[in-house]
Amino acid sequence: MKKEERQVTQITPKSEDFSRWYVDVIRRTEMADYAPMKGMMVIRPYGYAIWENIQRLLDQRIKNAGHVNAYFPLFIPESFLRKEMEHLKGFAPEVAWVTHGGQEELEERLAVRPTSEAIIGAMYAKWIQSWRDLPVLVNQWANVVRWEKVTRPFLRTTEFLWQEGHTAHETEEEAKEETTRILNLYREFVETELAIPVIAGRKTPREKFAGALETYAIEALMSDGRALQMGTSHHLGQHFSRVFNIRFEDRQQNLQYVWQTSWGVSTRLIGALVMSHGDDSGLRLPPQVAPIQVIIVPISLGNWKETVLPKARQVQNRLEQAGIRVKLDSREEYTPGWKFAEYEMKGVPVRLEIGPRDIQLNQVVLIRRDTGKKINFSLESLEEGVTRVLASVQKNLFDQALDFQRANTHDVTSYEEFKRIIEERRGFIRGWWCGEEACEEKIKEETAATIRVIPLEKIKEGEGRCIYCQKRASLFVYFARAY
RNA sequence: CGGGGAGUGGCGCAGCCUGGUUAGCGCGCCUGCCUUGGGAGCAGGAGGUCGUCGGUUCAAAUCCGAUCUCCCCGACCA
Repeated sequence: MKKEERQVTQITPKSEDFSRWYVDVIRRTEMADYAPMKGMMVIRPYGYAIWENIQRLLDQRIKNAGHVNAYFPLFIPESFLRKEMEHLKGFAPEVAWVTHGGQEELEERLAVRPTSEAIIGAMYAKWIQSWRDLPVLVNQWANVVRWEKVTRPFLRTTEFLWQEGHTAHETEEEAKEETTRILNLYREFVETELAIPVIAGRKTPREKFAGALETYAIEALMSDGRALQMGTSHHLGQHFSRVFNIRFEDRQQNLQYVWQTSWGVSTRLIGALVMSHGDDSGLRLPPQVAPIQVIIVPISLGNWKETVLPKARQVQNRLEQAGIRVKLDSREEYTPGWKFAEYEMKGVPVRLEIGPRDIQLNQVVLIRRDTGKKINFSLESLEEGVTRVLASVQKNLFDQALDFQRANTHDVTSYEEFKRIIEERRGFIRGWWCGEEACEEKIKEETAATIRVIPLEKIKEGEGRCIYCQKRASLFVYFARAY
């Protein structure tokens, strides 16, 4: 039975092989496909529609926070990247270079942007002269290229889509505030719209962005127990303003370097949606970002085209009027059962079935993707009812993911315990850390786990003993094996 | 980049070890009939220079070499 089912869905069960399950889901649902070049993928319409929803919702939040969008060039002169050495060192191994224009060799190679701090810094130097020009709060939606050695659809591809915010401020305080403001914006966005609970915190120096003073991140736990970085927010200090000479005259007529931040989230979020919420039947999309929120499947019996179909169209219209993304699948060449399975795989949050029986009873049958629960639903209160269920699915997906995260977060005091849990259960492991990079490094070597974040919220007061070296430690941190 | 595995119609695979008629199977696809409340059934049909390039051979999906791509495990990253 199980074998048959697999043959039908053609999705490897999650428990059998998580990686295959992940790729199967992405390909069967037509979110993405491999391109013929190494590490590259095509985001297909269904996947891109999710991205468009993410873009729309996040863009609104970014704008509400006072930012404006702009677009900077894809190419960055090598000399620009070389200005900030730490930045260059961090990205050099994965930069793609343009060396020729047509047949002509270029005098200076151009980097295909791995990120845009350098080119944006160069431009800000021209635009900023006075404290009155500050703050500069700019965001761009773009593609970037990083020549990664190991790739995975959505999680790590050679080219990916993202937004990158780049701000410049008068004071360090202000820049710091911006960094945490964006971190919170990201957290709220991911938890609200993607229904994925995250841990917000600071990165250790080892894990921080190349060129940043401090990096903050939100981390989520995927359903296989591995962590995924969902977004980052960097306090850049004056590293870039000093090398790009971004100066302004302050209120006391002193020449000062600006304080900067940068921050981004990428199409990786789509991978996170799959891995956080998906099950053996495929995707389970949060209604907020689902391309189709409600699928209507007419039950094709007898003279259904005269009876059922018009009713289904009415339902469709009413839901559209109510601002719900609804689709009616009236194709004759597929049976209702086939459609049920298909839209379950695609993660559509709510399915409405309408058949002759329902018309008699002035109802529809509503099935939730998150629970599989079936309810008969009066047509009287269709819009309010569906809206309520969509909200409930959104909340339930978050609650389920939060339960999972909590059930898979373990506090440890000894390294033995740490190793045992990372082997047997994975998940987040919390423990004291002395702050020494050596301990962090050793733990990584021996267990493949890294410090994901030093959480913003104090979890434990006082001090403890570093789980590795047993020295006094004041940092209570999150470890995990990460993607 | 190191170690391992794989590439055969759209998808999943068999065949390869031991070279030899016309390269099979399931799903999908097309046509017709019939069906339709959880991936229907029957009949007929289309579709493959076996990842690519080269070599060995009378003969290569099969043996050898190179190369590209994917997957898994490690070192680097959103």
